[in-house]
Amino acid sequence: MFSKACEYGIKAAIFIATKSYEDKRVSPKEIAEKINSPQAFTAKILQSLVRNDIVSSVKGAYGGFEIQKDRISQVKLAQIVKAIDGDSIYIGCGLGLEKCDENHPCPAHDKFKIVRDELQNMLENTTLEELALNIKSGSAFLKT
Amino acid sequence: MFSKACEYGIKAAIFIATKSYEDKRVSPKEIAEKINSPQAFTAKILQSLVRNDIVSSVKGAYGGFEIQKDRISQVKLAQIVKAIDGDSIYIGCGLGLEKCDENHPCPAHDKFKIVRDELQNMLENTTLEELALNIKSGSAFLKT
DNA sequence: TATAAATAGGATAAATTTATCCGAAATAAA
DNA sequence: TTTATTTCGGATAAATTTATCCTATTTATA
Ligand code: FES
Ligand code: FES
Repeated sequence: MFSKACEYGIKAAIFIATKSYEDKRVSPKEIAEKINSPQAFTAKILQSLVRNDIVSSVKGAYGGFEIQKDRISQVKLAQIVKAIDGDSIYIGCGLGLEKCDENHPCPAHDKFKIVRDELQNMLENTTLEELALNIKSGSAFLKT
Repeated sequence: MFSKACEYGIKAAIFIATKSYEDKRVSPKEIAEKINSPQAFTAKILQSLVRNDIVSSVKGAYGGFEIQKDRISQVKLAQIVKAIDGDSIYIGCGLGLEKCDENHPCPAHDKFKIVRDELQNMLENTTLEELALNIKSGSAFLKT
């Protein structure tokens, strides 16, 4: 469904959010440990989350990654996916035609559209906040 | 969503079905032209469709790929996807946890599950027949 | 039986994604 | 101001996916 990069990005953002509730910044090292991902690769993905204003970073000693507390409920899963995987999942054709076009549809267009619209809807209506709360409450996990 | 190989496989199967209605066998060359795919790679994918009993092949002169007419309505999109991409799309975790497990869910499990189940449902209830008919009727396309 | 036509399949190459490494730049604290 | 710490970003490598090439095998027909 999503690329590895995107999976790491989502999980990293969720972990950063849980820590930000406690006013703590986190390093790529700690993030990679907690979400079970390769550290250097994760650091790269964090950079693109920063460039896309999904998380913020503070350089230097005592720095790290964080998310402003009042932003956690504003960030949608869709933003993270779009930042990392682009929007092909939304506008691309399920069978690989140049683009998904009602006027020149692939044979599975109507079927795909329903599923894809639901996916898009889900991503746009799911906030980092609710995902992070699932972690904080102990009812969901970021690894294994 | 699907791999390139899977997209090609689905489109190839649809094209073979349309030709099989006219009792015609088709070559990888013709298939690749009609679905706009690399020929040799498409030939490889056709081999796995044959191994998975989705299409049948006839070697030698006047041979080619075909689907028994009465099987076209039996073949589900799900079989093709499973043959080529495996079942990770059905049983895998959307955030990349080892496996999707109600008892050890990722923070997005409940949200993903809804979309994934709908995708699975769609794939299992969509037949090659209806897709091929969309092509025959001219209301859908396999390339550009 | 010989020939031509067609799929099967192994070996290899190109492209993309995933992953690692290392030095540069920034920053807080001593 | 110096030092230690930390993110940034470019270069590179490994792994996977996508794509190509060539030969073997099969089969219908002449
Ligand atoms: S044209 Fe293929 S999904 Fe819309
Ligand atoms: S555990 Fe992640 S989708 Fe089910």
